[in-house]
Amino acid sequence: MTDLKSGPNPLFLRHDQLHQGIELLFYAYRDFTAECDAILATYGFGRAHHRVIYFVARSPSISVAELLAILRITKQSLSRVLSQLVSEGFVSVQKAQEDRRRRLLQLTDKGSVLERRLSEVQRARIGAAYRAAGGDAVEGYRKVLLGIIDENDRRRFEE
Amino acid sequence: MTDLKSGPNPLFLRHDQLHQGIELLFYAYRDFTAECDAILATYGFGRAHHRVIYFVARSPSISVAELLAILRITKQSLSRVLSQLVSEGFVSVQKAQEDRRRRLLQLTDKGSVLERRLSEVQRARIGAAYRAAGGDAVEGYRKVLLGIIDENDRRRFEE
DNA sequence: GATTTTAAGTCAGTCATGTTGACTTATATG
DNA sequence: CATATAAGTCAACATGACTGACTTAAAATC
Repeated sequence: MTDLKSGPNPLFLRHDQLHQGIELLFYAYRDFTAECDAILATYGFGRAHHRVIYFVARSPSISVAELLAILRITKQSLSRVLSQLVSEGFVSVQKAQEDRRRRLLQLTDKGSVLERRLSEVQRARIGAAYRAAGGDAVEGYRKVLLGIIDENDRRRFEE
Repeated sequence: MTDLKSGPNPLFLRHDQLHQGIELLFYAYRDFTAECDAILATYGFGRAHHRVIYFVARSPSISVAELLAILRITKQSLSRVLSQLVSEGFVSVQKAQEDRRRRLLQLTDKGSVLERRLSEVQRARIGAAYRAAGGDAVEGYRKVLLGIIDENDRRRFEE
């Protein structure tokens, strides 16, 4: 039962194959975040600040509710990091014209500088991994991670 | 400058391609851990307990120092969760015969039950993603994540 | 126009998990 | 015997998550 032959595309996945995939995700996430954590610490920020900065950069004028849906945290949790970022001049807020209840978030120039610094580090790491692995591997990486993500959030990656 | 054609294995990686890869990792990690977090909460445990249980299961008789090297946390951080797991009977400790300073960790039967429950959830998720993506994609997933991991830790994945 | 719903913010308290620093104990090694 | 190593401990602190209760302002609905 344990020594089934594993072809190139096995229908039956052995536990140790799956555990390898689990561990790769753990180690990769650990190392992917570590460099930025060190940079953020020099600003008195943490990983939570990075996530806000990152997603505001990707979607300028994102609303608070949209950001909460991405991060899957409570508004009280977001509030602490967001109000820090706003009061220290990394993020600016303006009311939406159509619906003046909504607050739209942008990076300030200062915020953009930090975002670029952080993103350059992460692009360098993932870029090196992409180049070393090759284009087909990148496609596989995308397919598998997309399959891990909750179904409702996969549409974020349709182009 | 922005509309370079992207072949199947582009040497030049556009920022938005890299950002997609970054976001896939973020969402996948977020969703990969969420289910287990909910199970762990019913035991009064958190993600840190899971990591200990997981890696002790993979390497029975792992030492405290080896576990610290994997988790990249301080011994004081590990101490809290590990001593909880030991006092509640999920992990057992015994001195190494050759070097009686080293403490070797094992799962108890109770610990193994929990480990299997958690790993089944994660194997199901990654297994479904693997099957949906196909064998070549899995190979790509592995290659890219391996490239993201710090060089010194890549040897963990040599067989 | 009054009521209800929605978007966001706030206050207060708690918990999990990480950190640093200082120190102890037991054991192995030079 | 002296030193180095593996592990544990005590204390204090930071970060980032949580729940619950409440407020404010604006939009939507009855």
